[in-house]
Amino acid sequence: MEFKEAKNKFVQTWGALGSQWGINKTMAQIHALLMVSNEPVSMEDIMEELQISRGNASMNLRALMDWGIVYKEFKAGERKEFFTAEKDLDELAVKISRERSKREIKPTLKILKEVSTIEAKDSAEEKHFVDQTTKLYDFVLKADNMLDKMTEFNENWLGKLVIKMMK
Amino acid sequence: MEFKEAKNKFVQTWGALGSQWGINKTMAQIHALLMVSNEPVSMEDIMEELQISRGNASMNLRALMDWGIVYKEFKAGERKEFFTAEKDLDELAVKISRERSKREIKPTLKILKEVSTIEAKDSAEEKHFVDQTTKLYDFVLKADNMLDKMTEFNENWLGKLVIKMMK
DNA sequence: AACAAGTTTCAATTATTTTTGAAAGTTTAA
DNA sequence: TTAAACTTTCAAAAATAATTGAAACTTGTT
Repeated sequence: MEFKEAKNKFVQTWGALGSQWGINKTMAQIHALLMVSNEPVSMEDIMEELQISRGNASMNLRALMDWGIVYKEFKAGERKEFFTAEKDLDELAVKISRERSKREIKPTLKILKEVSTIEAKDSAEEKHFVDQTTKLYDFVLKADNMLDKMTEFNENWLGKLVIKMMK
Repeated sequence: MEFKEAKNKFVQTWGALGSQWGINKTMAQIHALLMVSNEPVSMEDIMEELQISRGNASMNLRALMDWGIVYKEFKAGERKEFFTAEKDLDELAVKISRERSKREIKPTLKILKEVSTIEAKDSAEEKHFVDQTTKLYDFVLKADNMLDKMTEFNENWLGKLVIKMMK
């Protein structure tokens, strides 16, 4: 397999994976492209490589920057904007976790707390509901805290974690 | 908030969360409904509660069973089929992890291996590509193995993990 | 074997999400 | 201040995904 083919395959695969995780295909593809580029890439180049419109490129780059995993760069003497991706994978994972926690887990916890604290009458049905949602609240809270802990490990948290787990 | 309202809120929230994770809304809602039901639920009841068609209910129940997180039950004397969800959350998390690993991570690893082992010529561009995809391969492999480890902890792995991480 | 009770399948429809492209907006430089 | 170079926005169009519903299928009963 030659370079161009490999690069394309990688971008496609990463894009497909994105869709399965609620991230749109183009956004994931742009990210993939930037991750494997050794130098900043312009919007023109992204449009060209992925065959997408200017509007599409612009919106998805914005989204990636909102997630904090893609940065704008300015090159001396150039008017154009260039983009680079966060390439450190520990850092990338931490940022993605933080963002998903904020956007999805925290709001869910709020609802879980609400629904798990209703006044359960004495029907078995209501008791089971309160019991199950309470357990779910505890579980999700614990999982979320664990993600937070990752940040504290800073460098190479995944490696350290694997070692701890094996002990 | 009264029971019916709380239940509905929970089902809606869980459904919305599902969409963000590449699971379709109805599938997540059915799962939510079954999780908080203290006894097996028939297809009729699911259709009624979620206001969905028979075909939709049937297909999504099938998908949930393929994931191994919903079971068919038979009640003595009844011709109809009933359904229950896996209610143990540790078990649920393990099953979901296993399934996603099989469906998404393993195929991705295969591609990453392929593209990261191309013959990199001496251009900085190609070298960076090989370097980055190799790191990605290692990272994803490590993360996947970690998920596997969860199973070994069996009971209450999340709790044990949190304790280990705090040490 | 014919029927009844229930379930599955899938082509057509409907709903949702993504993409486009052109107009409006910004920024820099002369 | 004007113009050129570039970016953003957003309504409309296109693409994708989910849902319906009725026919086909299964299974148990008489």
